[in-house]
Amino acid sequence: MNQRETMTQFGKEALLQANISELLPFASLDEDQTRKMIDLATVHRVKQNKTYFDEGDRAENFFLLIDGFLRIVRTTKEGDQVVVLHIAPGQMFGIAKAFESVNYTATAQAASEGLALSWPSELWDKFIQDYPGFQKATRRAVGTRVTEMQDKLISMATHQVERRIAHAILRLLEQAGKETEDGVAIDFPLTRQDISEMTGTTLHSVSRCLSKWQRDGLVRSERRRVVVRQPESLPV
Amino acid sequence: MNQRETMTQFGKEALLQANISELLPFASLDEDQTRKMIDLATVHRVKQNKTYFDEGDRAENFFLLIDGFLRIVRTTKEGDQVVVLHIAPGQMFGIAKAFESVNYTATAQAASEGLALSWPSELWDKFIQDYPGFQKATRRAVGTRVTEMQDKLISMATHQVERRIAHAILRLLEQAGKETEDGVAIDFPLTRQDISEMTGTTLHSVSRCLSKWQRDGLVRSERRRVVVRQPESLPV
DNA sequence: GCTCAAAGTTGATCTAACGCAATTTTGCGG
DNA sequence: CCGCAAAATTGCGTTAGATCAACTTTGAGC
Repeated sequence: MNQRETMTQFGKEALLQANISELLPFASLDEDQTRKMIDLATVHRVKQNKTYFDEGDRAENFFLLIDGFLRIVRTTKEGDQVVVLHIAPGQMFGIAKAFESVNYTATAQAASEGLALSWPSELWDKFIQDYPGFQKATRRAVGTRVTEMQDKLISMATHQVERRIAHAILRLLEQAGKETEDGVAIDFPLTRQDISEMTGTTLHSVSRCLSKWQRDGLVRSERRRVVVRQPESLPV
Repeated sequence: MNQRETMTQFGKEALLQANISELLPFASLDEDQTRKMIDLATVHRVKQNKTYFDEGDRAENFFLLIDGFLRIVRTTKEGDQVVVLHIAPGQMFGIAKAFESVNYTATAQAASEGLALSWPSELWDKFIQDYPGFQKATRRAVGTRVTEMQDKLISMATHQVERRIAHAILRLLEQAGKETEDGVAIDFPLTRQDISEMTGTTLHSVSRCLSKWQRDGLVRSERRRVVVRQPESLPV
């Protein structure tokens, strides 16, 4: 199901050269410590729409996303998918250990082809002890996510579809915005269906909404791609 | 705004006698340790609809609810209230420290008159070091809440009003269900408005829904009170 | 026991957005 | 380069549920 690869010497070097330490969620490690961490890691390359792990899987590892974007998804018995949140490079995910949970409670699905490091869950507590800042970083990550989920909840409870879509897109811009000559683009493939699963609506409503915004010159939307020209003008 | 009282000797004794250690979210403390913890605590008695703390307040303390129920509420600029979750006796709340957060991100409002202990946030890390199980307990608490919020999110995204209300009520039954000769009652005052704020709907819809269920004999609902006779028959 | 505000009910519109359907566009794989 | 499935658009009828409004019930406080 996952395309896991044991790390090669080549991979290690490449990662080190790519200044991976800047991506580590806890700064101030010397070169030795960084190397030690990476030695313990496994590399995962995951193609678009494939998963890093699935809801219910035994939580054997925790992850750090290096490149690409992913969505954390939960599926109902009825088969409806709901995108709970998105993860950007530099963020940890699959941190079931932070919740004393034995299994993953959601699926991590690649929004775009991606690269992640993982470590065995057994190392979690060791990392907290050995690396100053790791604890703080994970706490902050959890906090951010809780807030994010609360915001989403509030948005769903009080706003109507258009504003919910606007909110979702603005959040994606923050996490994955990339300047282009045309405006700020969301830096991974994103379908109308994806957006509908983030906002609890239908792809039809999303399509209508984007069409309208395009008519008004607020966005430029193509197949699997959204570029925002006037973020300020989106309905709050 | 809050009715804080410095702990009196009487209060301490009363709490100890009330087997408070069973309520502490981390078991296996001997009597000495328990006493030491309680010595450091402040008691808060809060009347119905008053708050333990407000969104945005500096997070100076973390809390343990001893008695009563409370709701964690967030308010939008427009003034809409959304109930994010409910807290039952024995649960901690205001645990901003677990999120490396300086301020509380939501308001803790007493659903029924209640009693809580609090400790200065500075003690958080000390507790984690000194009391085995505290760390685990907080992690589990955070995990439970994240799951709970996800469930709510999914419910809001995919179900329609009737099922959302049913879900909300079933969750309250788990947390605050009390057997009566009439069925299982929710053990604190709960208005139609409260339920609508939990489910992102209007008090009118909630009223209509409860009326219907009452006609069908599923519930018994009075002013500020809901008793469920056939939990299994509520729409999933 | 009376008053009044808070809580709840219930009917009558009205509308946002869903569901359905038909059609077009896009770009990957052969 | 073609064929085809995935993605997107758009119109139309329907409806869940919000909104508006009138009214009733409840119980706490004077």
